[in-house]
Amino acid sequence: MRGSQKGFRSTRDRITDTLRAEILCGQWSNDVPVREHTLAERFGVSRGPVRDSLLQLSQEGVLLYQANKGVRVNSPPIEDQRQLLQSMRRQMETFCLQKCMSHFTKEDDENLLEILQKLTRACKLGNFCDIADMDLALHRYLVRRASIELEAVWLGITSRLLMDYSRIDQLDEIIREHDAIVQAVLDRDIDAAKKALIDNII
Amino acid sequence: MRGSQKGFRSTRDRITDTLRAEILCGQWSNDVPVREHTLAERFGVSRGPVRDSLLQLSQEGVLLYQANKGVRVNSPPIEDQRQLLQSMRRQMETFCLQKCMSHFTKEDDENLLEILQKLTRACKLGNFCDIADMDLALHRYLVRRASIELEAVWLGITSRLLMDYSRIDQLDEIIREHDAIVQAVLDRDIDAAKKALIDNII
DNA sequence: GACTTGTTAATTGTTAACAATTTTTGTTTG
DNA sequence: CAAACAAAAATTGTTAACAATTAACAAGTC
Repeated sequence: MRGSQKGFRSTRDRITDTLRAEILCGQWSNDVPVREHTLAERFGVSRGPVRDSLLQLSQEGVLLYQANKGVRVNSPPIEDQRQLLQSMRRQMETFCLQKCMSHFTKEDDENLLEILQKLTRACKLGNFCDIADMDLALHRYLVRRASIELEAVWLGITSRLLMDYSRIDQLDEIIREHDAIVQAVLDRDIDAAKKALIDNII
Repeated sequence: MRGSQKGFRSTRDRITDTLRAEILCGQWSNDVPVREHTLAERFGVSRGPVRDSLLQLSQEGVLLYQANKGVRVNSPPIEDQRQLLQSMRRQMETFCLQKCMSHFTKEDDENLLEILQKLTRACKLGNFCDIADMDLALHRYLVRRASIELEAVWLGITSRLLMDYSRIDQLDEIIREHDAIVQAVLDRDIDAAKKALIDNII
């Protein structure tokens, strides 16, 4: 019923994406434990699908799972590991950019522009949750378009990195950088797109 | 009951590790679908924990999940993506090697030697499943010892790469290469260890 | 005979109840 | 009063039944 509509994600994915967005924008405290029952009530489902989501987010690095004790919000990676993950993220995204831009269609351009608009709007409104969500969505679109195989790997790396989204105060910079990325993609200028991407992932 | 003994992994992790080892050594066909009920019977549990394992292995890239259709054994990554993943794996393992070798203890040396011995024995017996399993276990030990945070990311990358374990016929080479790694680690010779590691990840 | 349609079986998705574990609370004791 | 122990509550882990979906098959239609 719920997931039968064309194009709709499964219950699990819906819950997972919602929770990830909320956690990455710092809406959840590290100290408050996450309760399965509470979330099940909130999403109007039983504990089963919620459990699936929590396990998935644990594997992704957003939550930290402890046997028989449930999950809590994970901490951001420490400096040296952050640098490693950052380097890997750059490697993946430049690879995906090169790969997807060759078969990018008009529809892709429109989708990308729509995400950029939402991101810009969120920045101007100071809506941190939407900013984090749309930032992730924009990069994710490029990765997914290049290879759904790599998406899970990329998401695990990037989610961990975004656990401290420290640049969330420099809103105009976020707009400018993502604008440069999208503009270069629309122009099919690979070199410029790569440069803009790397400048964004610092 | 089952998971209460000290040091024992949870039901889910036990099933996950068993299935991963079997799949990576090519014991499962790509065409035969994986049925939850069958596995539940085999492991003597209900479908719940089995489902958890299958979802986890899907996120890891070993299985391929399709909504309402179950999971199948995934295909190895195609060439360009394989190269990217390979590069990332090298990056991670050299990082972890550097990080863990500084605080490596005598016990670590012994554990590593034990894994190497099992690997060598498996090679001499031509036991492909144990070879793949111990190969993974050796590298995993180094990663885990450096950072349990990074373990999940590394496992997702490496499992995907090992989906085609094509070198499984060059048994003496496997022994030699891993012997070189362990020897260098025991000597605390970081440069030699890094070199041996990179030579092994081709 | 090829194609569609309806029916049945098999499989996954979800739920609620139960079991095991952990945390909290209350009580006793030194 | 603090520490230790015991009981209770809350929480996670597991199971089995049920619902929804998909696949397989047979019958009917052109």
